[in-house]
Amino acid sequence: MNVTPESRVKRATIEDVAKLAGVSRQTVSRAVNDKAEIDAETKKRVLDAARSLNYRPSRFARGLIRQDTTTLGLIISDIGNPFFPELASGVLRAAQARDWQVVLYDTGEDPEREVLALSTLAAQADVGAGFLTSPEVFAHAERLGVPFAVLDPGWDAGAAPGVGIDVAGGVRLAVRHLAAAGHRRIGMVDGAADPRDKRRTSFLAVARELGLEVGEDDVQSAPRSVEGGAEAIGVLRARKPEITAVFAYNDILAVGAVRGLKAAGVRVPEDFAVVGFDGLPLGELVEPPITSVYVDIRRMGELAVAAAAELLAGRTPEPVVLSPELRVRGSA
Amino acid sequence: MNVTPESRVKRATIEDVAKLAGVSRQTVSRAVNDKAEIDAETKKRVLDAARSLNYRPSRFARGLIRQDTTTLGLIISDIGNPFFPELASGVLRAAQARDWQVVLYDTGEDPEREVLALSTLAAQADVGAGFLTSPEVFAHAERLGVPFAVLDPGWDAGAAPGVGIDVAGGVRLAVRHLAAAGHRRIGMVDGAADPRDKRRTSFLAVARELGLEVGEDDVQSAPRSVEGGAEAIGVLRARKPEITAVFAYNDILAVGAVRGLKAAGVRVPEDFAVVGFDGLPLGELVEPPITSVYVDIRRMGELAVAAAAELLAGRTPEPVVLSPELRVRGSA
DNA sequence: AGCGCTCCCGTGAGCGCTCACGGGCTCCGA
DNA sequence: TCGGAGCCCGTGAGCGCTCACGGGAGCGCT
Repeated sequence: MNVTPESRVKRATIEDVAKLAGVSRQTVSRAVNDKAEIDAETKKRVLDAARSLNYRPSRFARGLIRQDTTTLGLIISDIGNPFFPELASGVLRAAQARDWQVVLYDTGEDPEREVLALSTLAAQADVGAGFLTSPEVFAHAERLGVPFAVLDPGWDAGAAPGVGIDVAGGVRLAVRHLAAAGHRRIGMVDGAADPRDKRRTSFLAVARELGLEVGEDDVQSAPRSVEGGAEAIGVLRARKPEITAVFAYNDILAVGAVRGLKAAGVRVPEDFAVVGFDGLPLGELVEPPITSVYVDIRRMGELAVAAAAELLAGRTPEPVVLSPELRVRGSA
Repeated sequence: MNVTPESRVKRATIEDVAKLAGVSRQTVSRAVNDKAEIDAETKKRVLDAARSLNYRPSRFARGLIRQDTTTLGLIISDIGNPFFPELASGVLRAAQARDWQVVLYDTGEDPEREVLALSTLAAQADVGAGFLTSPEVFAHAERLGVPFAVLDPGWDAGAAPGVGIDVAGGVRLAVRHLAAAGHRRIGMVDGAADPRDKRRTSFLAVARELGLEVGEDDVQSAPRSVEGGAEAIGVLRARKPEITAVFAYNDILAVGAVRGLKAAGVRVPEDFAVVGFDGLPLGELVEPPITSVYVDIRRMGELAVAAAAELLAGRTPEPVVLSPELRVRGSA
């Protein structure tokens, strides 16, 4: 599997240490795990032998016996997007509290890499959690037999365990806010790969529900980056000059949109309003600060670990859906 | 160790599957790892049995035999600081290329938690890399016998393997830039816990080298957060009104300093200049964009993995020191 | 018929460690 | 003198899996 098969110095075993110290395996074990029933002097001799051989007990052999260490595999889309460190922060905290290990997989939103990550995760971790682009990928997790807690699926998770976000509710807050400010033509800067994505479909549904005129061409897709957002807002305004506000898929795109607008000489929020999604701390640092649909992402991470723990215990975790709230800052 | 001892459903073994399918262990193994020498029908029957028992091979038993999977333990200080996701990004990429696993430890700059992380890392990973606050903590790693690549130690790493940053060179770029712009009284917003920290000591040394008047009270310590930076700049200016520019320990603090200045009605860079360190993408998004000492952090992550690979092979990695460059943006 | 081949499948051993034992030694009190 | 209690240490077994074998069944060939 290793692309570059590298030499790997073979490690000393407990037997090697025992031989060098002139004792039995068991005595070495006693010394290393400092248990009782060992003479202080013997212990010292064993420890010295261990050091000189650079001995470290094999985690595999040890794990085989005491099945205590738990490893959680966390799948994220892009660690470059501040959303995910925020999430990881919550996961890490909860994992540490339970004395769990966390192994990280970054898939770059690529379904193939998601499947790959899922496969190695299934082999290396006890349980998984994270973001999967489509129900098909999740099905693969089930096929592998790994317990997996799905996070904020843009798609309809159905009975899949995990923690969700009330996306429709959040989008409603955003669009209502824009409509209340008098905007009648509202567009969207979309960042989803899958057209079935909830943020997109919710936006369309909510806008129509509010009696706004909106169609597919009021939505402009973009890569989830600041540059993507800036470019998308340009394209969208060129196509639909009547638009006076946008709802962005996330805060990164919102920041990009604001930048694009400012660069084009458009004043925000006076001439054009922007609302983001996620409520990242980053949004407060830019000028103007981004009005956004806030979600407690850290808590989402903690809840993910809790759900994973339930799965591990063979239980079905209670479905959790986080309710977003609108944080009105400066951009709308 | 587990704070909350939770029930954990015990997993089916290869024996269970063999019994249910009416075959031997070996045949199950052949089916699961899809190897040759097995009848298609038998394979299907075994796989069905495996599925019905929810069988997944134990990574411990498997790892005991084929010693191929490598796990890297990555120790970072605070995933909430954008610097670390940036680094993790590089590590993850390099690790993925080698088919390594990455387990993540966040220590919050707490020496005790660093030692703790080091201990579990020693037990759970093959090799480590990351940030350690002091040489004393690194000594603990050596005592444990874990190969460890130290990243950008603020302290003098001496012969410790890893990848460093030419901090003094970077600081020189920053202070020279400020001095060239006419600033004669330059302060520092420090974020280091340890007073021996290189960024701090280099600042003092470089400033004096350039003939600037500078003392300990021109340095204001602060927690490494935006708020910390904002507060520190206030304290510093109250104490030393003659200061017209600051060098910040990192970009987060620089952003905070700029915010603090703007809130106080001070114009940046017209009335007061700020230079950061790290050159994070975040710095470009704020107003004005942060002039900063840029370091290729992603590359640092990749080099860390390379160093770890060398250590794993029993070799001594060549010392690497990254050379920063000044990125002049708007704040100075 | 007998040989050799292919196709399947099973058996022992062992990876490195810990757990449950068992056993020798010294010392002390009856 | 001897039993019983520590104290220290070693010996088998086994965790769950894979690797190197070995072997039976079925086939075609001479």
